Amino acid sequence: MVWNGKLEKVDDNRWLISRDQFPGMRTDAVIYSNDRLIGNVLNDNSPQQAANVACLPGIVGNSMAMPDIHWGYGFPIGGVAAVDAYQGSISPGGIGFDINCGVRLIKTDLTLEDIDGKVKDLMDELYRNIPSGLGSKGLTKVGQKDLSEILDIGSEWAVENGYGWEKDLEVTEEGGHMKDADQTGVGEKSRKRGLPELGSLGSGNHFLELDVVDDVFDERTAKAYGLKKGCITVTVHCGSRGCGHQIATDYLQKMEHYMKTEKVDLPDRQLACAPLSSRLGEEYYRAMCCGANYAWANRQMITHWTRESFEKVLGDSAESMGMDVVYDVAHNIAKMESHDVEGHREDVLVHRKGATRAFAPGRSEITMKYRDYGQPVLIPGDMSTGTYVLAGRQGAMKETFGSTCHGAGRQMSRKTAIENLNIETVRKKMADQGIYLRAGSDEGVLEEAPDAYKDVSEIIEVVCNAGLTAKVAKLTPIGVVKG
DNA sequence: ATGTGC
Repeated sequence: MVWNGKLEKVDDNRWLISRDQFPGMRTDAVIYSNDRLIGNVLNDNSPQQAANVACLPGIVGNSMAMPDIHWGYGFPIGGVAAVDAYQGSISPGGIGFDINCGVRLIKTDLTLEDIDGKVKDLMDELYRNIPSGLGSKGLTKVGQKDLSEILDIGSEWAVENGYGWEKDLEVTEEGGHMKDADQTGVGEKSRKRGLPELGSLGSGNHFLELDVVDDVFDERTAKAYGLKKGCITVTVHCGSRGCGHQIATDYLQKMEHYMKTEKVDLPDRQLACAPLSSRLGEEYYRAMCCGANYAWANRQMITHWTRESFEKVLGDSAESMGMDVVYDVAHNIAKMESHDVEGHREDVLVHRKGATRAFAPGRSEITMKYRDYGQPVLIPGDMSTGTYVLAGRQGAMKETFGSTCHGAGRQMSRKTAIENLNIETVRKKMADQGIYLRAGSDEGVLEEAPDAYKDVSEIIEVVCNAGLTAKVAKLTPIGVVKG
């Protein structure tokens, strides 16, 4: 479906859907995009979803969408919406099915020369040690008691149990532990699905990527983040697996029912929400925090196995190879934060669905060693183009509740990609670019083919030109593990 | 995204 409403161009990076266009809009919707990308946006009618979000009870500031916007459940993917922490509503559709889907970057002090002739071994070892694919199960079995701790304290459980280093926690958003977690609202089914899957990558757009730091745009910040031109890095993209998916499913159902009984009038039932002050709203928020904690424990375990894989293939210790975590970001989550709204400080819940926190220098949430440089922001592109490292900027604090984009953004549906793209062509493109690909299925590769995505560089230009973030480094892939 | 389904 194509958007046929009114979209006003504000400037080279911003487009506006005015609140007077649809009844029920409480505020304007702003889409960050440029002349080239906006054509894609109009194709899937996702502007309508950005307009619908402006109807959310208690919304503060604009409904916003990042340049990687595309059609999602209720909210667009790439959507940002803040609601009043006391009067506002929380919506599972504004967070996404994969609660705390996110990206982690691990650096090394190794260069291409150090792994010469061993890239294939390294990728094969990573593929063996980190289960991936649909329905993949973790190699370590954890019990109900462990799961309870994981839902409560996230990454801290992983580090306490030997998966990684204490200092990994400082460079994970929230320290890898959402303090508001309460698992009384996490259903039996979520626990049952989560138990065997812990420590696995999953499928879809989830991946593990071996990269080389190819470009450094900001030497000073790159140095603070531990990144040097020519160094090898590992990027991990995954989430909360069936555990978070089930939490989202359970509460969407409960909230759809709530909307009917309370007669809440919204333009799309997929916008189902509940007041933060209601029992249901609070229960979902606290259960969502548990899903987020699960995802952080998951990425922390994968970090541990990544280090072990390097140790085995290269015969050196992870410490001496300098395998520190650079940062870990969540891009499907809602967070309680305080922001300046029309000149005064306000407590808000910021929904980021396919959007990344991008706090500017100085914010207390940023770990001390990065505070003067801005929060690291990790933006993966498609499997052939690699990952950008950005830093949060003041524009994000002023306009987007400290948020930016999360990736390249699809330009083709999964179905369209499978039907129209050719597996041999995709594999050849990867090989020609010198990228070793280990994937579980041809269908998975087709769904995630480079042509199914927008050009991530173009997305990055928009968020940087708009002043939300600044470029720090570009990582180019040499190996990819796909689910 | 997902034991791809009310």
